[in-house]
Amino acid sequence: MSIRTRFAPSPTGYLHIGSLRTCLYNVLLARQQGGTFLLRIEDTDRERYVPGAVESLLSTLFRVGLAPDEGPKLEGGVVVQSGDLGPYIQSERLPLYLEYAESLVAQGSAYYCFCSSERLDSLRKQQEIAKLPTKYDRRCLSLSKEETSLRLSANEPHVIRLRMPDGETSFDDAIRGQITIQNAEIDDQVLMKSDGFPTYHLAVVVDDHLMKISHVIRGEEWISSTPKHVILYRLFGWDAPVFAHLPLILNPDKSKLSKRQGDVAVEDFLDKGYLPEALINFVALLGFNPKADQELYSINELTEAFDLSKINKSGAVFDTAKLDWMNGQYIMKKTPEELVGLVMPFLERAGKSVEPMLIKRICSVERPRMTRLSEIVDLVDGYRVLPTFDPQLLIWKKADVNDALRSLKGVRGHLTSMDPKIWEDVGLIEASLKEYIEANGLQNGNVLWPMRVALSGRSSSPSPFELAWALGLEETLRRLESAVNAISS
RNA sequence: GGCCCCAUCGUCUAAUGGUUAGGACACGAGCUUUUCAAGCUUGUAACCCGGGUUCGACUCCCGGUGGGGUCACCA
Repeated sequence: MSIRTRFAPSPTGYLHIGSLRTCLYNVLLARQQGGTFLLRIEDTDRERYVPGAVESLLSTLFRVGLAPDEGPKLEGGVVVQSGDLGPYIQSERLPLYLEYAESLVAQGSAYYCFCSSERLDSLRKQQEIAKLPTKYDRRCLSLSKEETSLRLSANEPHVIRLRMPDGETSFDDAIRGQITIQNAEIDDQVLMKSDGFPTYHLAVVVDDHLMKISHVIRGEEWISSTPKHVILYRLFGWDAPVFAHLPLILNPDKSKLSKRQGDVAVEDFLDKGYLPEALINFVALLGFNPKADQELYSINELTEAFDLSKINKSGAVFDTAKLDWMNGQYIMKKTPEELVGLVMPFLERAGKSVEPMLIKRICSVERPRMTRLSEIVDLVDGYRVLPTFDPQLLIWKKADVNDALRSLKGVRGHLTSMDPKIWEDVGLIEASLKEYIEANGLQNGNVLWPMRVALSGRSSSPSPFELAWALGLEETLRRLESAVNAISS
């Protein structure tokens, strides 16, 4: 039997970080087993319809490298669908759900219900006051066939409800083992809503079956709904897929990760300059760890190591400090050229146009201490315009004003006298300056500290050689000059 | 509240009856160094509690406690 997994989000306008992990695990399993990963859009709630949400979802999935093998994709900004088992957008499959719901009615496993939401609400309130379980009282179950068809033909608003069978229902979760629940605990679920749309419970079962899904990997919040789905599979006479319920991703206070307590949208993280591979790596390790002593995994390594049975059962707090570290690791692994490409969109968005050569040099010099790509926006400023700083900063801790002045002038003189060719390579600049220091019996710190401050205006920065290289001869001399002036006055 | 799930350093986790309970992030110290970052070395820090089972429990069982999820014509 071939493995088919699916990611089935509702289009909310952004991709939740938890959904990213769910999606990832589905992709990993499918790829590892040579199966198919498909995407299905669960847009059966018309009230939550968000224009453009599907497009945005597809583009995000593409950006993080999790585009589906089958289902909707973006072509030239337009949503198209590929695959033989479509459509893959539930709102385009409405007649299908009705048909299956009616077949359940025909076999006596479901029934029409005409109760208004007002009645349902007040029923619920009464039950709450009486401290009873809030369940539908099955009033419409006892309607006669005649009355039902009469009210149906009068176009009275109605839903189709599942008639929950007696007994108990179990399923074998790939992560948690067997889970059993008494059917009496479960309400008579609405299958078809009065607006003609199916509920999640009906749609997910019908579609997973029709789309030949072998593994349903989804969040833990679905555990309590799974028995409903298992019952539907049984009623339809279908084999249920393997279920795997992932532990929740948590806020620092251990509640389910939510918007209120920080960013949860993958798009937000991307916009802040997190790399897709870092996000994937990080999220993959929330609840799963293939080896004891490795933190950095490429998606291929993850694919190879993925194992449903190794997934944790308990929730994992989303710790951005570790994400930052990981992102820095991935940035360090980029070549300066790659980094330029990644950083450009951030500069464009900030409305900053910078000469390509300068960007490349900044990237190459600042890379070791960047944790997010967006930092480039502020970084660039310091190279274009010297930040204002206290001239006292120019004086090294083991030296005085005169030392600083001497050093600055000395460096300026030396650089002016050098073959401009050294500016092609940081190494040459460094070698040349160190030679100068050595030849004149000077101390590194005494020369290099004032130089750093003169070039960066900061007390911590890349090395003065890198600074000079990035700035270029002309700007370097200009900054040395202005430092000399600042300190002499 | 009913039902369901879960429980190792602050956080992410390893360990599948016998380890000085390991690694990573964060934090502290040191080395390196012209600063910062990186890197290397290193320190602080955990088995929720109580009963069993066993020669022996972080590991298995039961109970408690704690946390979470879910109880819609939302997914």
